[in-house]
Amino acid sequence: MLISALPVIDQPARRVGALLEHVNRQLRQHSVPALETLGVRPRHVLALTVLRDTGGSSQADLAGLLQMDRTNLVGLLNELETEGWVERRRSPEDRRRHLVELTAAGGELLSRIDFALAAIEDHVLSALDAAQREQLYELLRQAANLEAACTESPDC
Amino acid sequence: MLISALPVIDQPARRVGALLEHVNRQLRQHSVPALETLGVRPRHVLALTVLRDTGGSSQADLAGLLQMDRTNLVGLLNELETEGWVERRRSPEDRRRHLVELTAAGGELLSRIDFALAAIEDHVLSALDAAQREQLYELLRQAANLEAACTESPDC
DNA sequence: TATTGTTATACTCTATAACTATA
DNA sequence: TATAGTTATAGAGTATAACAATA
Repeated sequence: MLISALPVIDQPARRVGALLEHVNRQLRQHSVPALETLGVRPRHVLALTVLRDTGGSSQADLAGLLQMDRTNLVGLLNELETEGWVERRRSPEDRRRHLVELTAAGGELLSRIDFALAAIEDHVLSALDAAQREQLYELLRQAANLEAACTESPDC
Repeated sequence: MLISALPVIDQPARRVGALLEHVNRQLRQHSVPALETLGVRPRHVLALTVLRDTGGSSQADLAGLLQMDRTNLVGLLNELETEGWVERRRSPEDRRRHLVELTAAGGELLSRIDFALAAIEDHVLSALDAAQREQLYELLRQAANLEAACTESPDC
């Protein structure tokens, strides 16, 4: 299986990295000001979304899902907790752990965020029709591979 | 055309923003160490690539294409110029402008970068087959809309 | 001894204001 | 007056080391 790992010289694979970065940046530039009016930054949105999808998580697990350092998550959660959007409480089973959960107010905020971001995506991705956007979503979801943790090799 | 701009409540559009961020971050985490062995960071790669594709550009135009502030481009170009990968020279027509061009050494470096990044994409996007990757590339290219500048409204 | 949350700290990336030289 | 390049600087995001509490 060595050959499949070698790039084909005649027809080089077209890298998606630069494009991914470009579209992501464009989306961010439009989203940040809109999110600012709601009192949040992109990182907050990701954290709230994961907490809704998982129904609550420890800080270490949450940091893993967000792909961010657990030390930086502390301040982020402080901000969310101050605003009353999340709650921290000690785990009864393991008193080292903080169980973080979305509050009702946090859920309502997230709905407003979803609404605002959907409108922005509609604008930024206007070059794609509905079917293409659905296709893009499916490809990215499959590529992200969120369910299956990379267990094959240690450096994954 | 107002209706098409409204989100459908019953079947909410599935946002690609979070997925885009996730895959982009995963790609970055693998790329940065590989690029470090070649002496560059992601920003350098984007700049070198644009300079190759455009055949040279002024700093202001380059900043626009890279979607970065022109003030931050100065230091980036200083690094690239010190290593001999790009050249700056005054424009004869407009002596305010610096024409930036890729050198032969810069082109060779970019080839090595392309090779390394292709291998990394091959690994990170292993959940997608060749046809799907091609599809993803085309969708992102269309979404990026690099050729057509957004001229409809002033806030684009 | 290892893990969870925490603090302090440094380093990178990004954004803003002000300067110069040219137009 | 406006634009291109530059500098200085402040803010946000990120990564590392060390500590207390708990397992």
